[in-house]
Amino acid sequence: MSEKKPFYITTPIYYPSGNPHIGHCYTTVACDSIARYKRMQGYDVMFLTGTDEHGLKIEQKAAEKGITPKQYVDEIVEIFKNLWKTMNISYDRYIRTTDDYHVEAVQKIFKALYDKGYIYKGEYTGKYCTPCESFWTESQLVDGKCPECGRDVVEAKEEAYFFKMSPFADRIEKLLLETDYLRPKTRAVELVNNFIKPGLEDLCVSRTTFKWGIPVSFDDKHVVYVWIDALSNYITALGYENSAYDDFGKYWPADIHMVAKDIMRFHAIIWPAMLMALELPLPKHLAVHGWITFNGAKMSKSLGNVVDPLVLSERYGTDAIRYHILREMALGADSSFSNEIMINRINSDLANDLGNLVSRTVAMVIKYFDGKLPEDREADALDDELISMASALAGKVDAFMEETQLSNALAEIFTVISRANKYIDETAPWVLAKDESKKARLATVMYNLLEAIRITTTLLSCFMPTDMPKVWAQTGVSEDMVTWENACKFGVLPADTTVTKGDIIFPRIDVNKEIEELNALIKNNEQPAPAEDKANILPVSETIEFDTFEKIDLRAATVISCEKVKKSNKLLCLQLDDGMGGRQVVSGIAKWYKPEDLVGKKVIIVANLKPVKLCGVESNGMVVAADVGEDARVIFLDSDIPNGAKLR
RNA sequence: CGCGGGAUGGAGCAGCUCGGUAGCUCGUCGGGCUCAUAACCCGAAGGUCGUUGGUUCAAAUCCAGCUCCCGCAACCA
Repeated sequence: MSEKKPFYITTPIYYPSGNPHIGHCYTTVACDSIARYKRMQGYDVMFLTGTDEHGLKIEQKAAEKGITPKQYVDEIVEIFKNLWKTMNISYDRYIRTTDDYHVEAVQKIFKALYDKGYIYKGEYTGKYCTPCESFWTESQLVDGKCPECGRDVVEAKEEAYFFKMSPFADRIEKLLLETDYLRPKTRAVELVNNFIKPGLEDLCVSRTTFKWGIPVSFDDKHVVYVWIDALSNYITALGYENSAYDDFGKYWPADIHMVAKDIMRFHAIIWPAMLMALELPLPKHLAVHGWITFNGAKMSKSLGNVVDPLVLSERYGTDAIRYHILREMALGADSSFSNEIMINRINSDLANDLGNLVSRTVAMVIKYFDGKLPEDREADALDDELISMASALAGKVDAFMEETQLSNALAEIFTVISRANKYIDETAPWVLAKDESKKARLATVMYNLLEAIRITTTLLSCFMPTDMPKVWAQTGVSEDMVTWENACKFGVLPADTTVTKGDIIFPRIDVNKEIEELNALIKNNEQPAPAEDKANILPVSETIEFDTFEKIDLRAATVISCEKVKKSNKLLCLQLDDGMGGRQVVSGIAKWYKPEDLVGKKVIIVANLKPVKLCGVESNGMVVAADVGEDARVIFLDSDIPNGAKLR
């Protein structure tokens, strides 16, 4: 039995700078379903998930709360693990990048790459803000100054380690364009055009500007930066370069890395490059899925539309949520989440079709046969289609699962469930029941229904592991019947099988009532937001002399006209009457303001800023705005202030 | 002219590779059934398949231009 074929699937390791949301939930549930499916097929599955716990952001978040980074991540990791427990996630291993064995292995990997000559010590040149101890690229600077604190930056060189990517460019291009590594493949061209064709730049893989990370073993000024630390989790968790586990030979290369599209690039380019440098086999597939959007908009805390999977699961049941997100999200595409879509989906598929099918079948077996089928049978041509569809189902599902198309696999299963409901209508058991001589025929119909339910729920149990056993308890399916082999064939239940009345498995949801309640919940969630902002108020910058302030020339100006800067989705180009002949200013506020919102308004401008070109458009000064969380709000002046008036 | 994807009945999608009665889910309307969770089954309405032109006996499908969306890259002075 030790001949079982290995199957290795991973989620990304999540960054615990905040609580998990439904996006994390989707990736993990999708991997869990595949893992369960492969286990059912007899594979020896390793399903890995975890958390990526280092980095500046964690260090800062912890400092804000006045605790150590480790304490901070410990808390959030508990929340992640709790969610996975609620969602019934069957991960085999959970890696934390703060685990000793991972730290040790990353140091060895870094050293190995260094020894091979793929990592070299170089200089990172950029603008440096001394008080913030941060490097910024030219483009990150605001007004030529530090974007964090607004103070002057200096041209600085910082020693750093770099990873040579260019030797692998050709092989990566081939991997993306000529193999089925990337799923869906539609994004391959985009990656190649944007990153490989312009020339792969060497990657900065160490930092000296923060401490919360894995020290470079041979140069302890440096901390390993995210790439090597995080990506290598997929191999260190198997025991690569460490003694905590001994599974590398067995499970590597991975069968599937599943990621959301925002981190596709790292897994499509950097990770293969690292593996090539280490001379390790490449993973077989990178499955990229889209984002779950809320009523069409990207989820964000500031929009107050973050959907808490725990709340949903509590209200509707873990499996209903799992089903909804898996069914709704097609590989690669974004999927729009709304309470209404979710509730309708649950009602129509789970309550009306599946739940009701189980319920009516069980009720009839009890009503007509006291719960136990007699063994006599009488087949009819009416049975053929249902039986052939149910028998062929596993094969069809398998084809989709092989392509990581979970939503199609689910759709396929539900065509059989739907066919079974139709079968009841065609055979009209309630008519058969009135005729004593039709008992054998009636028993056959019931048996066929129970078999169709057994096959569909066996396959569904990979996606809905919590509720399917409840169906089996009612329909006389014992746990040992729930195997892949049995899912492939019709006629597994004993002829005299017994059913048991049970609770309704997927109750119908009252759409209007629930939507009202959910909307109320979301409103409540918006309340704490301002309080949170208070905690995020930036510290007051360094004290300056009055004459330093005097150097900043603030003026009032009226917006004459305004248009979007072409080829940019963040920039607006404003024509201003500044009382001095007018000027053009470009401002990065297109996300929050439409051009027509601004025309005629009086704003504050920084009048003596050095002109620059943004996206090829000249900007003479800047519009003063306030940061509100992630958003920006322009400061408007009363209209009686003349244009050109100097402010102080 | 940075790169890529898309536009199909009220909504969300499939079909396009290899041209030939436009299909699915939800919703709406009508009917049927009564075993069941106001559920299930059948039927109907509703689309000149973004726009213009081309190739063809024939175009949602192939080609070109245009418009609008979305993503990636760039961009928040």
